Amino acid sequence: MTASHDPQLLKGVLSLLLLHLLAERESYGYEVVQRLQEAGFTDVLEGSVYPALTRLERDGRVTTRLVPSPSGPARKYYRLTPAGWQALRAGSATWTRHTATVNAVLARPLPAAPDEEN
Amino acid sequence: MTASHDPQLLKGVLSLLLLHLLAERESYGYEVVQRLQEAGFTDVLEGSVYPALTRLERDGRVTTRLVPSPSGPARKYYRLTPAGWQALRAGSATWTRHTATVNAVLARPLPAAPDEEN
DNA sequence: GCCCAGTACCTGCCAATGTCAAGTAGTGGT
DNA sequence: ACCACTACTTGACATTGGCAGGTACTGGGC
Repeated sequence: MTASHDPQLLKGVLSLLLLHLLAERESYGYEVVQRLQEAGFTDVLEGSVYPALTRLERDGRVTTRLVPSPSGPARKYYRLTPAGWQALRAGSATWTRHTATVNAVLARPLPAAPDEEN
Repeated sequence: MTASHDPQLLKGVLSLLLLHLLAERESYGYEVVQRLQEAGFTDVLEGSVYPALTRLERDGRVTTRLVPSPSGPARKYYRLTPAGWQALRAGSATWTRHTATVNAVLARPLPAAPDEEN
């Protein structure tokens, strides 16, 4: 069971995850994808990450610099701006509130399901 | 700062919430919207809920029946099918895994932010 | 010398789904 | 008559993730 993630659940969280990873340390797109996969987001692909990074840059949450690579094309390193740090804090808070609200609903008791002993 | 929910965070969770609410008891769209708002999803509007309910019906997770209302047009009551109960269980499990994975990343230590005492 | 694999980035088209706004209708009060 | 509340529906729109493909640089095998 690869515990495949519902793609929709990633929405809105991906940028938050990227902010956290880049807050841990400056990184480049290709590496960020690998770090996400190691973290358990096994099906996150480049086609989702690069546009998301571009959006973060467009919104002033990260800055970039190019660094030549010893094993391929130049790497574009992303680093948080102060606005990025703030967005990370705000996003984390929103995420915490949101999950708490959802969990509160999901924790409510249910009547017995119709006997479909799964 | 109405602490408004990032709209994107609702994606993929709304249908799960609807399944839970309808598992608690049969309900109709207008009432479901109110129940969601009471639960803390203050900015969930009819325009999001009705299409979501329609999708659930299309996917065979709920069935509907019309009941005349004493105070307006007929109400369309939604009730979970066995497939709906199963989707609720599966969705809850996916949600739990997903939040755990996200939280594991967000819990990782960060270096100090550049001194921008906000 | 050539091709291929790995590294690294970008982009376009598509699908899913929430938001906003508006419309249709039934009921009852003034 | 008009208006407010109940109740459902729909359409245009924006965001964002998935997928597929394309560009380009490095180094190794043949």
